[in-house]
Amino acid sequence: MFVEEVTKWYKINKRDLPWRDTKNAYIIWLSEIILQQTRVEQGLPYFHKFLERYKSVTEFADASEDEILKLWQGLGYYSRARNMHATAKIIKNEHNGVFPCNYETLLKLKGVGEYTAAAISSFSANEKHAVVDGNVYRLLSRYFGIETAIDSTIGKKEFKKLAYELLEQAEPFLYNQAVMEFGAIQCKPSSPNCANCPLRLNCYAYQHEMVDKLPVKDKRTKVKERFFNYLVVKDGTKVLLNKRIAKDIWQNMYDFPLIETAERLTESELIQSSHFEKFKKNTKLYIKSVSDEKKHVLSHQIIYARFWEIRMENTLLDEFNGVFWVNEDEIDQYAVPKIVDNYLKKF
DNA sequence: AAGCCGGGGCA
DNA sequence: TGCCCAGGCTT
Repeated sequence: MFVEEVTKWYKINKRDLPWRDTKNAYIIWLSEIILQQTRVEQGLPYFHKFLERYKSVTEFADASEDEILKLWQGLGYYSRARNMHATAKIIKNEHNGVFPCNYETLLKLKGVGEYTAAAISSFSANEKHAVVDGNVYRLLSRYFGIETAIDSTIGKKEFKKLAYELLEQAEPFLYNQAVMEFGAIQCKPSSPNCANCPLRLNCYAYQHEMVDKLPVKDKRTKVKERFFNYLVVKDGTKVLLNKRIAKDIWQNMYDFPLIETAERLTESELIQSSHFEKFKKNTKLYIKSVSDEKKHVLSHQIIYARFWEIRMENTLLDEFNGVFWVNEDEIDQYAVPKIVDNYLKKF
């Protein structure tokens, strides 16, 4: 009943999405990685950009990481781009450039977990593996009235088992697409369209007025505050850039030399701090301007950033590892995080 | 098992 | 504000 209704609804209501009319595992992989934790509308332009730039997994493998990150800029979760590059190289070198369709093989690839392996194998080869993503958790928990937390180990097992049982009676390609689309369009997180839902008579949550209580999630990410002071150092038309090599947010992307403090400092406190003393040692330095504090919210941290525009001669580069000069008109070739991009727009 | 990893849209 | 998005990796 459930499977039939969802599939029937899908055939009538599905969106026309470009990765649905192909069996090409490379194209499906591209779309699936882009869509991890990302709405279709947000990922769509990136999908087109990447597919146009890299027609095959071999072309993807031959690109530089800098170029891939630049193309990925603005989409977030940049480890996806780095992992894709590593995976593309493995497929070029160890799979003769042929993208695998097999679930077990896919699972071994970097950046491909159970969800993505199920998606690629079912969409490209109709393999019988159930997709269990945020849409599926929501739809199943509501329809079947499951109150187990979806972010617990036991919950993940329970939902996976149910998803595989449902798939047993279904056509993998069609049904996997259908459940996710149903969750995304009909059984939305907030204000789902229950009034017009073909499942409402048998939906546990709807019948028990629990739609807004399901699915249950018990971990909430705690947010850490960080205070960034970016030193935008100029010498003529040249600017200092910094490659972020540390194991931190925005790894392998670029920003400016950074003084990070655990607490919010006033401008004068920062100027008097040891960090700043170290930076201006043996140099002539003029602070041209200091920006307002910019607030940048990530899922797990809040960054308060100030941009210090500084003119400087005789910079001590070794005080900041990974720092190098670039011409102003070359900055746009480097992948930068959103907060830096916003600043550069007014540069 | 818990923490980490972006950015945007919505109520 | 808080929550969620076609999740996965590291500790």
